[in-house]
Amino acid sequence: MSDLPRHLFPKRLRLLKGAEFDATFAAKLSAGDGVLVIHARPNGLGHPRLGMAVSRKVGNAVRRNRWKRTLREAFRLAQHELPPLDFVCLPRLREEPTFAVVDAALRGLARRLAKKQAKQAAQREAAQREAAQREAAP
RNA sequence: CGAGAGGGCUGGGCGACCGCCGGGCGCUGCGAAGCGCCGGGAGGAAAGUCCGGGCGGCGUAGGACAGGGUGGUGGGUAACGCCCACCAGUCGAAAGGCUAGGGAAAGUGCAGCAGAGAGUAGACCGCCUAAGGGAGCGGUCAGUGUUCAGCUGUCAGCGAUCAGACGCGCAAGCGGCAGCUGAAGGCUGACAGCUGAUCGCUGACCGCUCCCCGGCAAGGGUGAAACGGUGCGGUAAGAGCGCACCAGCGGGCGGGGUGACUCGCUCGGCUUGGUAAACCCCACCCGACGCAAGGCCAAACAGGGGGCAGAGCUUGUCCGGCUCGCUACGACCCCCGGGUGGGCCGCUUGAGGCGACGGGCAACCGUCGUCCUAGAAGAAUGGUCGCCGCCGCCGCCCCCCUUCGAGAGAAAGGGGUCGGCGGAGACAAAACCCGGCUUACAGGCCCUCUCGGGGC
RNA sequence: AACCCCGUAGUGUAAUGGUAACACCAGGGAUUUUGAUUCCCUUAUUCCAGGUUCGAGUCCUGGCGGGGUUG
Repeated sequence: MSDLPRHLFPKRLRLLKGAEFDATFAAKLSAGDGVLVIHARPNGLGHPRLGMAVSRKVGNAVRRNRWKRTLREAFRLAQHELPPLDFVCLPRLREEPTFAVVDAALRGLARRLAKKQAKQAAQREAAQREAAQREAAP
């Protein structure tokens, strides 16, 4: 019982600085569906982190807060099943979010991002190996 | 019961588990931090940022101008463009609502179209013809002329009569009128005069019609708006032209009110339009900047170029005041480049909430008691559920009332309890803090008042 | 936080307080054998709600929406 993972959500699971957001966007790793767009970036910390960017186009302050809380709650409960990436989530819908929809979207997109990231890493590794060989050849 | 008016309150509740923010205590740890327990954690508008303040520092905060704001009176307030009471105007049958509600006889400006005329205006239709001028018609009078009639006179002519001369006869008388003369009368004609009529002309007067020049502003018509209303007098027609009353304006006196204002009396010239959310004038108010204010600590870096003896201090201009600098490695300003973009304080006890008593019509104020009630910073209140509450429908049972019935009971309606199903749950979230305003808002509750209908 | 600007036909712009104008586009019609050109016609809740005024796109107040500036 005591070894069951707990679903705490302290500050270290959050993206808090502008630089961290910029880096995530710059990683060019993203996926989206009708609900969310998620940008991601491997962080090497062994756990995922969450960042959010909720535009004023989504709605007024109440609706924007609701989106952020729903996203945080979905992330908190799913944190142990997510790959160790930094996520920046952007809502796409203008309606009030429901937990079930957001939770499904987050998990689905995270799975796709994990695959994509592995592929990207493999390609980069292959390119590096090729370059190393080319350098070693002459 | 229906229709309406004014005002106040509320903005789902309880619980479980998993989380979030910050506070206190405890434990682990060198520390960073972590964990546990306890209690706290969005609004009436937190919103828009439209006003007003507090607070903060400012090389002192002074003046004039500019600029901005406000605008009935009195009060409330830290202050206000807010609130209360009152006044005035206006809308409503009423309860009540609304009003940027100072000044238009300080000046300037504006008013399309229509209309005659749009501001010390104007004359289209219309009314008048008194004064002046002209034309026409009619009447009267005077003068004059034409024509006609009558009368009178003169002249001429005509014929009859008579007489004379003449002839006969003694005479009385007779004859005879061819010619001559005369007479009165007649007729005809001409002329003159008078009278009357007629038709003209001229003049005067009177009346009527028209025109010119004028007079008028009552009526029609235009307009959003046309220089008071009614009546009598007055006049050529009219008109504040005069008078009476009314409305309005201004002055004076008196009563009431702190005052805006109001009531009464009296006098005056008889009337002075609208617009200042047009410029403007008057009165009053405003130092500008804002918690990224402002202060402390820590970390990092790299300077270069230009302007200039001045530069800055409180936006604009001027004066005054102050500070720094004044032959410069230089104050200050501008441009390019570099670094950091961390922490703490400010930061929540306040024009504070609640209750009682007292003052005040009220807004509000005073005294006493009591309470502490969010402080985030990629920015905290969420998630999953359970129960209750709200609304609608259906079912069971019970009660009330009306009708029918002798009664049992039946039918329609209303209410309650229980159960089931379904539905609604708004607007909108602190960012230094208050007082207001404005705007958004599902549902629910309460109080007061007005009008209408019915019953007792 | 402190401010500034804008909102007019589908689009881009005009309009001393007095009939909402111009260009392009679109639609319809005429001309032409057809097409192009040309000509004519049609198209407005002046962002919304109040107010001032005889009269408001214009002036005032309050909202809504969009854009921008400084730190």
